Amino acid sequence: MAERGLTIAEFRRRLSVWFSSRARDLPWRRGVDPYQTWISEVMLQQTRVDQALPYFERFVDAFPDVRALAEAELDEVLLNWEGLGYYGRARNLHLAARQVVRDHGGQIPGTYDGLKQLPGVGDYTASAVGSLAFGLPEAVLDGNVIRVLTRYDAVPDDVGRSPVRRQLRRRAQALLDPTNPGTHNEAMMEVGATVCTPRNPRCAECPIQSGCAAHLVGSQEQYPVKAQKAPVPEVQVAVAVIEREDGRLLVQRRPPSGLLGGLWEFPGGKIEAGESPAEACAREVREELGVEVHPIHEITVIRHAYSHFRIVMSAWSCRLASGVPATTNGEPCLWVTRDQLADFAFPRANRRLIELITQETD
DNA sequence: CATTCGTGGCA
DNA sequence: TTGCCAAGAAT
Repeated sequence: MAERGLTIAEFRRRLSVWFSSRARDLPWRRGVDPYQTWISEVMLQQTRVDQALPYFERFVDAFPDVRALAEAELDEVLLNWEGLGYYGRARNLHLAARQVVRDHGGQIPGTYDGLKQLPGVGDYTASAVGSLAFGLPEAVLDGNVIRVLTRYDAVPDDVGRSPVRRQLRRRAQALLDPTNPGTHNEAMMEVGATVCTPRNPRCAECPIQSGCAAHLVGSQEQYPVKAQKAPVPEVQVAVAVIEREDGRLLVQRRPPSGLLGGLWEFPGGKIEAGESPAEACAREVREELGVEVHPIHEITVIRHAYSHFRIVMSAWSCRLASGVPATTNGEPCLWVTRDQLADFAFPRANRRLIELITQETD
């Protein structure tokens, strides 16, 4: 492809000069620790820097190296991940850490293929960790780079399509500065995150503006082209806050995979058609724990959006009528004090409910 | 190739 | 209030 505006050498140079003065001071950039690079890249999957920042500090403090992470309990890892979302990332980090200790003597693999074999490490993360921590000449292709390149080349095709992704990856690889792949990759993502933003891009501050095909005709906000997503359905949910005579509350652990896998929660579930929230509450507790409860009063209603659906959660204060709760799915359930609720990883919607019931006298 | 998997910020 | 979307991976 013949280059417009900027030669590849000029592209690399302008990007490099810009990044040398505009790079944000981020904690995982202060040293070159493959472990920290790995943790940060996993945290940054589908997650903004501002949101990941406090989690990174806390996580590497709690688990300073691969061995510490490998020796930790999953519950402890999830507790440190609580609120960050996509909890499969935390489960995979934990699995991968044990794999690294068992199969690689505690050393993070320094090759693209070695990295990709770790659970939770895909094309992007293998390229990112490989280039940043080990200097491998692998171009990253994340949402930032896709946005920068589709604007730079005015790519009219749907970036969700595999052939388009492959072409973009080749383009990124051709532009990659082989003398400093890690810094080049970071610079590309930094441009996307701070200048070439989805809305209101700061083209006047862009180091590669003079080569940008979209900016030439003012169409930068039309890229990247994406197929529109289906609207998210809304689900009505009822949960039971069951309080025992001694004040302890009943919580259970979710199955180890799937939505919010491994997190703890108050029992409950979907409200079926024609069913009241209180009825659903009692039925779910009966099905999940084999006991009868009396819903006393509705504590609150919490609306919450997940990635592909949203819920309206009706929370009910309940009394145990009879029986000893035991889960029917083999996962543990526990009577815990209100203070102990801080020691278990809960989904966001549950945590908001906990904030309510622990600050009031109920 | 399409779907599943969180959360918070922003217009 | 709603929709969009952000340093993707697994299935």
